[in-house]
Amino acid sequence: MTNVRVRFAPSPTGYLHVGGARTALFNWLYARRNGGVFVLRVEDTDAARNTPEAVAAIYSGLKWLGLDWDEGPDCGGPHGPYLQSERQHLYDAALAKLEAKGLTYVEENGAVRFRSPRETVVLPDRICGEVKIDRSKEPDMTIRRPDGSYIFHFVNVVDDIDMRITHVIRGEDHIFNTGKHIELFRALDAEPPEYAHIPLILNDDGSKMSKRDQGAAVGYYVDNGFVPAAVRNYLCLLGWSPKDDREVMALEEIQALFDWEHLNHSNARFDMEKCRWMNGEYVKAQSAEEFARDAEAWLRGSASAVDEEDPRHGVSFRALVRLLTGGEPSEDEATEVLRLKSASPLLANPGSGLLAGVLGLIKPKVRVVPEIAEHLVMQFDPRSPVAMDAQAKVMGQADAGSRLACLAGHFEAMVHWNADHVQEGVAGAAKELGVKVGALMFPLRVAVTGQGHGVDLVPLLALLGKEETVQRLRHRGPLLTA
RNA sequence: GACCUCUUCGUCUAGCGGUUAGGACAUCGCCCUUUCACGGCGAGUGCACGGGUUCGAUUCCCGUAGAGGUCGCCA
Repeated sequence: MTNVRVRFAPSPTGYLHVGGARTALFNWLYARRNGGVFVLRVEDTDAARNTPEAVAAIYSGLKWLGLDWDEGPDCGGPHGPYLQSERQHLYDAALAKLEAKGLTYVEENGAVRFRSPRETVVLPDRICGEVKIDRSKEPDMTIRRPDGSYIFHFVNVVDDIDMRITHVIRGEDHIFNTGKHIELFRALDAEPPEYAHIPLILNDDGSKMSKRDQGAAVGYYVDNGFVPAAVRNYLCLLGWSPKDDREVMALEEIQALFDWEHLNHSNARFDMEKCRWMNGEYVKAQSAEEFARDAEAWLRGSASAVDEEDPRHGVSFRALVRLLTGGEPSEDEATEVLRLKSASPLLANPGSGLLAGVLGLIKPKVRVVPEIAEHLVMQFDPRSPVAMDAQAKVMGQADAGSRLACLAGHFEAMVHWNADHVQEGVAGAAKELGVKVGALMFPLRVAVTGQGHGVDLVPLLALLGKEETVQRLRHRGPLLTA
């Protein structure tokens, strides 16, 4: 197979669908695997929907996923232009060729139709096998509208011929169109390319993924701070398999194995839980700096998206983000910032390294960046309420009140404050009380954070500082055991 | 409705005539642990159904059912 040339040919609808993204990914993988060329062609024949923003969404989505193209509207190439809206002359020429052969006729209103041979088209599909498409009873397809604009089937084929496309890898929803397309290839004296119709990606309930569904657009993953390589990796696993137990795979590994044999034949449901798990695997592999960069970007963007209904965007959260990132608070946030500062010695004088410290603590706990919001509010807003179940558990313990008071006393007596000193304080209290250190940890956690779960406790206390820790203990301890 | 494709745990998948049907996500349990996690170990749940072919079918063939797709002067 020499000179493999594949293409991704989206129409600009304003967003990049994950199904489309996976189609692009598979085309890209096939090209890269075979030393071929990956062409991006924008099918913007529908003038109403064709906006620069919609085209930009395609570029940014593909780039975010790490896909690059060798020929395309932005970078040009030997078979351009790559915007269908600029290729009218080529379509006119191709139409003239069909007209010359007597293969077209004009409707009363001016629409042009292609005279179908009305035969059964045999499609040798690399994935579906030999598919027979009976075209004998189908009406002639329209190839040009009365206003002179051309129909998808026609421009698609003319472009594939002109751009020397050798393999068409596209969604299975196109399989019937291929009958029409092969007719056109033949009418234009061109050899049809090889076809591979890949199964579709469905929602978790088996329905078709549409724009409205969460996660249907690549933008969703961008906005929610997903790691591009993780989403890409997960997408590869939908309809493709290395045929062994590998799942977390480098792109190079996937590329090296990418061939028809490894492609599935059945539709796959998108499992957001597993996608998030996959993202978590990539987060674990990230450096603290990489994670902090993604997290901070998300925090800044998220704090701008005011939505009081969503606790992630409530005013407390936004104020907290302003404090930590140094962003400019709005009026209501500024008030909240003052409240936070008066409630928290730590936040009253946040050090420059506080955000990095906070994110370092949270990183091991999250699979996807937005999960940091919950941790942020729960652990770093001293006013956050005590979780009922955690409180019940603490109250069930004997002497919880005096133990917490004892802990506070030992902490207060510390001259210096770091993780080792926190350990020392807890150990001292444990010794005095005659209990194991482990018996103190849970009540301590609940008293300080109000939660039964959260980030690693000792480093958290070290980060919070002595004053904040003691204040929370003194304040919340009695409430817990009253 | 017609036509096309598909059918292994809830989900993604391995399996290409003989396997205790493997892995992953999710769920549950245990262990590890100074807390929370991570991690480790383990459990449960699956070959859609009915016929063939065969010494033997998850695997091959034919039906049935189910799911998805397509039937545009959208792409």
